Amino acid sequence: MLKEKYTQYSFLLDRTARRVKQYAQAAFAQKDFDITIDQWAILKVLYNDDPMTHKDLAEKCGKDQPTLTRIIDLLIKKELVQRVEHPDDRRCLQIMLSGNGKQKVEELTPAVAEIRMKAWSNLSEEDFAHFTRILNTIYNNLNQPI
Amino acid sequence: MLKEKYTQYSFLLDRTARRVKQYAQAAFAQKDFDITIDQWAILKVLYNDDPMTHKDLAEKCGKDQPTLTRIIDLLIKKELVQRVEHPDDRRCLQIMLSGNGKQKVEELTPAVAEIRMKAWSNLSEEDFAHFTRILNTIYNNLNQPI
DNA sequence: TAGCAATTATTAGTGTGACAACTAAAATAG
DNA sequence: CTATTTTAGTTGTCACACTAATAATTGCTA
Repeated sequence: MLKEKYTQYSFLLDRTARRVKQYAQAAFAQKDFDITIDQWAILKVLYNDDPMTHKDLAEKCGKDQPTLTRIIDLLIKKELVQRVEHPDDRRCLQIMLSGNGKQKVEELTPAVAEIRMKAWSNLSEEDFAHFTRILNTIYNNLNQPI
Repeated sequence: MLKEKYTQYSFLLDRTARRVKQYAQAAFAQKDFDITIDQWAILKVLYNDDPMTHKDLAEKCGKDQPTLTRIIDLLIKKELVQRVEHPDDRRCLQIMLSGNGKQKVEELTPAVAEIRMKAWSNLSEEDFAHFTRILNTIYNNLNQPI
């Protein structure tokens, strides 16, 4: 491979990831969802698998633990989730959706899907398959110590 | 297209972009480059096209202006770039590399290329072409007001 | 030419990301 | 059963992203 050519991907990747996030965030703001993209991602995971410990939730969401702690703090302020003690291990805290939280996920899910789909105009099923495969390969290539 | 399936890409995209950045940052730290990935990106652009105004530099780097202002502040502290006044427009400030900055770019370029290549193990030239095309398509799809 | 609009850069505020250091509790070794 | 190590979570610090608001300057227009 010619090196120079291949060092540009990181710019495109970063730029596109930010654009996707920013587009969705702007749509959330316009529709008064009163929640950020990252907060949404966490609610969505909890909706499917609830309760979960901080550690498991962080792993599932692909965030580190300090970041997760802070996002959960914000979600608690908004009364969308609760922290409850783990029955067997007093180090652990489990997170679960509140009634409000469940309702929020159910209300917003269709609109979020609509927003997310916008990215895939002019692209095919095959493109989607390529894209996810390549992203996962890159992730795994770098998912080791230097 | 089936919507549910296609709403997952944003998670993978975000996760991979963060991993790429974090991998490169860890490599920078290990080699004592004393600079962040985003700071590097700006130095690299300036090396090819120097001087540039804040506005043009922000656009070229895909960053917004407040972010750029702060990164430039940090680069000035490290004495890698300088701000100079625009000859014709006193609103504008132009940024140019210092001697140190130029030297830094020349020293680090090969090592950075090496680090960036790691992501492409197990992938082909064709994958690269797909990947950049799809990223650009997504970017353009979302590069309009909601 | 005086007044208003557009442009360039900065500052403030909030949210997120990475890393290091810390506390508390549990697991394990001796 | 005590002492050490490991694990779960939090806090602190710095860097970056996005929005809104602001200051300074320029350009336009009446």
